[in-house]
Amino acid sequence: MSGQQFFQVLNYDINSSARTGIIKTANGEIETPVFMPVGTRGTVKALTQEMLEALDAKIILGNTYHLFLRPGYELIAELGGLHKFISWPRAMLTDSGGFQVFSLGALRRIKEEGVEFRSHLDGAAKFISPEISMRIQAALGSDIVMAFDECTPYPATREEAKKSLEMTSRWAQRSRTEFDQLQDARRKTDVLPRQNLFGIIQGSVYHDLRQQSLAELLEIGFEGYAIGGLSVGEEKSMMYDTTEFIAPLLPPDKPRYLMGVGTPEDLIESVARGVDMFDCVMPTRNARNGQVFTAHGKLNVKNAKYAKDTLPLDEECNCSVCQRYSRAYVRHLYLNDEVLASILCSYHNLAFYLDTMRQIRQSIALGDFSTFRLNFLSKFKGS
RNA sequence: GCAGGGGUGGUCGAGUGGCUAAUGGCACCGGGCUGUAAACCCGGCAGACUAACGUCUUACGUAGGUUCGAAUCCUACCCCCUGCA
Repeated sequence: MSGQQFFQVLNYDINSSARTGIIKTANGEIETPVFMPVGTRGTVKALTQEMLEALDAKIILGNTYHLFLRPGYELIAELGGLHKFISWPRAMLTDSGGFQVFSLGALRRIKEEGVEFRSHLDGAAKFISPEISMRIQAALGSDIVMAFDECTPYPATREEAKKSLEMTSRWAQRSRTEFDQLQDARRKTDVLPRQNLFGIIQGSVYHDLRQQSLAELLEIGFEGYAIGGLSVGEEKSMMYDTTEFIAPLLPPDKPRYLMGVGTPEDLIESVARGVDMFDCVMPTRNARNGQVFTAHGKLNVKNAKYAKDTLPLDEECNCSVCQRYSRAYVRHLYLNDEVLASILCSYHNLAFYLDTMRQIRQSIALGDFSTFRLNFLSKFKGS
């Protein structure tokens, strides 16, 4: 283990559980709270790595399941790992495939040993276990590795949620064991940088089950802790409630990651509840579908009312897209299925998300996060 | 000029006596998207009235006709395409 701390808290907010911090990885430092753009298949859809650097993204995601199917982790390892393969010199986090256990529904079968998937690409049978997920993620060489979990569907009865969380705990232990062995092997090479393993808390919306899940993960010990199984269809109030309950119970000296969240409001509300890290497909997926985020709320740039609108996507945004292009032009691009439409909106939406996170960090550091929170939300919703 | 074929809603194109305000595609309009099976999915799309079930009006080149009933059958006319002169 290298001498420097993986994570360090820098500032605490007085009025909430919000805090700023810094994560140090072999591929750069990450200021938290952070939003991590999702690049499932080794690309943040519609954007180049140059654009992500221009946006000042410090860490992006990749997905074990997708890269396992194509191009295969042996190939990526042979080409020098995921960073080198996609030419991304900054940090990367890889999801374990646990979300696909949830999202692929009928295409998978869950067993204690692991999960049998039928590839959504060609129907071929594939198997992922905690051990296999760890091996794949070691081959990919991501800076943050996620334990293999079962993202519990919603709704789940107490019994279902308990059974699911307990399997996730057993899988977490197996992930830890396999991960540690792989790290020993990496250390001997003296070339491959150290990776970090995060455990994932499940337990659906049941407080005591969340607590049980956390306790079992703490017993194992991880470099960071993620809250999984939220934003999967439950009421927003339940998501906030669950986060509010469990986040403050996580170790204060480890990063807290709320998986798959969320809307701009979700980010702020969850930061206030103590979360340090987020990822979500929303800014990029919605961008490709014509929805952009602005300081005054969501806007569907495909709407007819923007046909002659010469304003930028967001009047208050300083991103290079908003400095140059009009809503009318972007709308025209969408109506003609031009790829540039997706590029411009994806760029802007990530600029909006990353800028919002910068403002969050700054306001926490300056001690006026509560004011920022109120102002942002009233403006964002008041449109 | 003769012989065939054809004219359907923004568009392309089904339908060939009642179940047709008219399948479907596209276009257009709107909504949704939260660890990406997603540049995707859902809904609307003649007009008027109604909170709504719904009611009424106008519609399948034009004008007539047959029929209880026509986009569908008949007659005339207009226009388009193909072949032959």
